[in-house]
Amino acid sequence: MSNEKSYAPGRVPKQRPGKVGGKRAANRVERTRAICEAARPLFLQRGVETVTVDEITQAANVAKGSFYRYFDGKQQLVRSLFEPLVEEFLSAMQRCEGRLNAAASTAEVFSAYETLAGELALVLLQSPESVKLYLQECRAPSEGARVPIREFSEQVTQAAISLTEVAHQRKLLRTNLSARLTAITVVGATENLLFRFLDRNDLGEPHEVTGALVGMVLDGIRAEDPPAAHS
Amino acid sequence: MSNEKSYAPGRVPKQRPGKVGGKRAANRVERTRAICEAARPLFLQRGVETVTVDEITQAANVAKGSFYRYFDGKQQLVRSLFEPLVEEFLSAMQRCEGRLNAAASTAEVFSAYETLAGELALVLLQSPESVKLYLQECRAPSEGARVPIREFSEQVTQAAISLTEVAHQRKLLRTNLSARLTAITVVGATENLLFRFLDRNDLGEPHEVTGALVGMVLDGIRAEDPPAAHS
DNA sequence: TTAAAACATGACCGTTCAGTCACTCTTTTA
DNA sequence: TAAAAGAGTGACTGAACGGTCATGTTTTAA
Repeated sequence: MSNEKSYAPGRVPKQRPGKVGGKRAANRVERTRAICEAARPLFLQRGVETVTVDEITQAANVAKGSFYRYFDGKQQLVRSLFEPLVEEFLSAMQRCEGRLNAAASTAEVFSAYETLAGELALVLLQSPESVKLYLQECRAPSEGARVPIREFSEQVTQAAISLTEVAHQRKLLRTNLSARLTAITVVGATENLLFRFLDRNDLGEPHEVTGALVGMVLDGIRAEDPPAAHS
Repeated sequence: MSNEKSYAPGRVPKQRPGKVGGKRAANRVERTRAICEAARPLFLQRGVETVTVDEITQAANVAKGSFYRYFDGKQQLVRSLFEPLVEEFLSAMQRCEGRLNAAASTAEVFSAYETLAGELALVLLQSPESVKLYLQECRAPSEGARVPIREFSEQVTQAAISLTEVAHQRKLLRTNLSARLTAITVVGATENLLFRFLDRNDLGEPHEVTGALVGMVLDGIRAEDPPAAHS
């Protein structure tokens, strides 16, 4: 639950990085942030691969040499850009998995899923543009600057499978599908709903989308108890 | 149900295109095909935007000037590459919509969906690499060479919504969601299942995936009749 | 048969890009 | 405070790219 919103630079000097609160460290954080936040809208509008380093540095009001001081290249920038989102997402998933493993009743299982939904919604609200960028690029080939995004996508799938396996082992799923296929189905539906929602500024009504998501997941796991008793 | 598998060139001469079975026409079809089929594996491996015209022409054993004789540029190549797939997909969807509108019983509605599933499976088996490429690039920004892919994606969504609306108006859906959100959910799940399946050569068992897809759709529309009586 | 159109080729051109570097200024650390 | 490391800059370089074109060949259509 840490409030770390800063982007880590890809390169950090070895000999004199400066004290943690000093001018160098603060400046490094600020420049990294400026570059990352200048790059993101360009990536969203034109795609990661087509945006050049020159464009990014111009948009960030930073010289080209400074970019290469903090990053090896575009791939490392992409990795730094997504690092906070990846951390928050994976930690939320891991917390949910912990709660699921500790759950004694079906109600606690439902509660764990609901808590996860709330935490993921928070992540979405905090960084909708990064989420949009992820959805836009997450099926890219594993070559070039988008490698970190594709890696993140695999982690999303794996984490979803892990969570689904808990429900699967507890016979909570209505479907007779494997946990893997169930997870891939749910992730695909969720990601497409999110993408279409984020892609149209006019299609408001976020509650309708969240309702669709929660309904879909809960609909698939009403095997034993009716979901009446959850906190 | 025509067997047109040929890729149309983007540019066709006005004054002397040659007779339909003549040398020029045949040569034009052949060169267009060579370029398209050389480009596809490159697009799959490295992404549409990063592949250069030089690479494509080298892979196709064609001079650069010849490429620009048949295509304005990469975007037109992409359009020609996907045109057969788009045609087959949309025609199958339209046939299904016609059958749905003519359906007198719920059993006929189910039958229409089943026929569609079979036809789409055939499309997938005929051109799995183009489908994979579509899934890989279908969320690209509407700029550059991938514009036709994004357009196709919107058509897929719209066609799915149209089909879902029929089931929605007939009160065949178990869900209380709008037809739009239902369609986006189903398309997202389907596309992700297909992509993960096509992306891993080892994950065999196509019947498991198809079973997941059919089960998911039919599971969502068992409102009135039990789906016993369908041809 | 013949003139015009289409075709094929790859050298060529202007532009753009990633990455480097010399130079200057700032910060750290001892 | 002084020396060394870090930081900022933008010009520069070499490679690569999209697109064109001059040249020569093949096909069409009359």
